[in-house]
Amino acid sequence: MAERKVNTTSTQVAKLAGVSQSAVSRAFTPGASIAESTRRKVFHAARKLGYQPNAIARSLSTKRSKIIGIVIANVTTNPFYPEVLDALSRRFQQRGQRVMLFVVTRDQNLDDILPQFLEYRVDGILLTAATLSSAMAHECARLGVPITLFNRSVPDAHASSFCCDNIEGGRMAARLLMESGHHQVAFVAGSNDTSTSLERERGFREELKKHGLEPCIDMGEFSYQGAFDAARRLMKLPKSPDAVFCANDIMAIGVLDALRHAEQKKVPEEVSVIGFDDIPMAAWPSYNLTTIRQPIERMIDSAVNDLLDRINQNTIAPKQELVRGDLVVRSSAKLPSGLSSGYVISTSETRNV
Amino acid sequence: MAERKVNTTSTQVAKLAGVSQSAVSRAFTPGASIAESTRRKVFHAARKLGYQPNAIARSLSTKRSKIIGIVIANVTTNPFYPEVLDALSRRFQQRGQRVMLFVVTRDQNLDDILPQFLEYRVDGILLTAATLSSAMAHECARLGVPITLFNRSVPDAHASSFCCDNIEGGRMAARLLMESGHHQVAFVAGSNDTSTSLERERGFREELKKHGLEPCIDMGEFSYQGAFDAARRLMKLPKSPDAVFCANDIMAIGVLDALRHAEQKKVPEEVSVIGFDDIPMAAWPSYNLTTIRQPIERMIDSAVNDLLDRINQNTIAPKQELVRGDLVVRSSAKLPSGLSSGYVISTSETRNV
DNA sequence: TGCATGTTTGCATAGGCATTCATTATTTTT
DNA sequence: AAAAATAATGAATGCCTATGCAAACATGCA
Repeated sequence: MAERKVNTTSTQVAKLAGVSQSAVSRAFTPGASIAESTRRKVFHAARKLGYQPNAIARSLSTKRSKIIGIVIANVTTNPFYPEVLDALSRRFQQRGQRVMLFVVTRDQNLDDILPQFLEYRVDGILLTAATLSSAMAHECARLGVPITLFNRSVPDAHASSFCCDNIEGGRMAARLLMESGHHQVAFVAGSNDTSTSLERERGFREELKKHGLEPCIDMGEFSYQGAFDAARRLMKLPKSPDAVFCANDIMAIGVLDALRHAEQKKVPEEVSVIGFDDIPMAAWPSYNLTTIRQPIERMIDSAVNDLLDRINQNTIAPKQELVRGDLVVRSSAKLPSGLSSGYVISTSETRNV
Repeated sequence: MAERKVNTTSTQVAKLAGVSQSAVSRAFTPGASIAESTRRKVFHAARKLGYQPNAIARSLSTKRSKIIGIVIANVTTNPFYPEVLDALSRRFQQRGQRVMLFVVTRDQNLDDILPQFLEYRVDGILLTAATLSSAMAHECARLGVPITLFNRSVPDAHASSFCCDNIEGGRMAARLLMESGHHQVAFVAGSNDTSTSLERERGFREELKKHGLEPCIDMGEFSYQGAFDAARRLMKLPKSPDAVFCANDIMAIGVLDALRHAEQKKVPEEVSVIGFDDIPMAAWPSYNLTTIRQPIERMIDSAVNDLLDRINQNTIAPKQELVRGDLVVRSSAKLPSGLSSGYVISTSETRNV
């Protein structure tokens, strides 16, 4: 084991500056009671010695690590999540928090991960596309570490949750398809243990029912390839669908490719396709995907604010928030009369549940 | 500011178990000198109190944080980097290291970021798609914090670097295009301050020169849209190219889309397109991109091993390693006779420079 | 039984910073 | 100019764990 070189300490800076160690500490603490002149002396000495305050020692002393634990899944399979990670990282950075990251698979159990966060005394935990066991939720609550879920509904009153209004999203997709006169519709699900997929399906179903229709369902495993295969199965059905709604964009793209390249179907003339998320790729000319946009920035803002608020004031109760998505009309689904591609039907609003 | 609830400490566990605090510490330290019977007593008491060792205090005491700082850029614009992040995160996790993450933009200056890592006394730093000022490299060397660059060549003897052999990759692309009889070739660059783009261009140029050709160059800014626009400009040239090599896959895909959807060109019949990276999308039926594969897993393995080795033994000198890529032949580029789609020309090997 | 090894154990301290408390310097008030 | 209030300072202590050291204990062997 190599010896780590010794870093300059506040005491050494103090000696050089001719002040006490306390003064050095105060010089680096915004709002501390210290004369401007001594602060300058301290900074001067600090610079000379290449002093970096030791955040580890500070954390031990203040009992705040200024670290947020983030768990993220699907980062390689769904371009939506890199967007989320990017936005999260920036927000926390802006707010003076560091990020400790775990990349997991969708089905990975977090009960081994979260304790590692707890060992490092993270100030809060944000879970993306990952679910929380209620035992862990309790444990974190007991230790006073707030948890916020992003894009998963909450299993427990101990955590906050920020989601897109998936049910309404499903309804919007169904409405569009009904208005443009489809008769045989399908839903490509992600997986049956994921609230996003289940809720989108539910809203979709509900709305179709009003028109006396029932979707046929296939499973796309939240992946391009899974959806590609699902589309091929769907087209082999006796009554093959004239519209497919997918639980997310990456699957919608898989379906589109399957329809065009493996099934020789014209989209949207023969089959309409709708996705969910509005990832950047959805706007690419090859796809031009009609989809439900999740307002990432707004959702992230809310989630980050909530988590930081609860860190700073532990009396704040966790909350569940639903954010409405927007229907982004492009050209992968037949247009109802009166609607043109490029139109965004914005119903964005936020509501508490 | 909310009071953080007090966690159980080793002293409390000690009291309950009827041993000293040292014993508790030893019980949680693999390889420490402690009787199995007392270890059991300790674990029992620890479990009863819900004790989590405090990694912050441990870090302060051992002067090792077990944290690796990772900086990653392009995470939303290039699917290659989510793959890299995923692989990195898993590797470090396996090796018992946590990851502190910063997501940055390509041009963001790291001189504000790295000091934050240093404050937290990270054990090592890994930079992906980001460049390092030589001042910072020195600072880290002074403090004994090893740095490893991934996919950027090293500006300084103080850091290690792990790259794909970009020059050879460029040559491979050129060779393929020459063998299949192209006469007017173009290169879509990423940016002129990035070693990857410059080196790929250089190898491409070198090999073309042997055939008396010179590529015309345009700039795609490492993005889908940038490359889309570049392709349109290229096709407007008096001598429009019959082959385009792109500095990465996401740009190749942008070029493909531009050619097919905006320029009505057949690919590969009228124009061949070659990318670099072999991101998952490259294999999608819509694109079927011929490309140079970067062997991510192998590169990451080497990079992680190197960094951890240098952390554990600070006498090890930083090294620069080049890993050969493989030419993955699909159908976005005309095939030379004797070669069929699906073929992978593997020249993979690693060499030190 | 007695001595030499080897193993366990606890005490005491270090690690770097923040913070309380008591003290001193400075400013404001009258 | 004195009194009162405020600001700035340093000494001492706490945060929690790891570890060097010496003492206590256990084991093997003669």
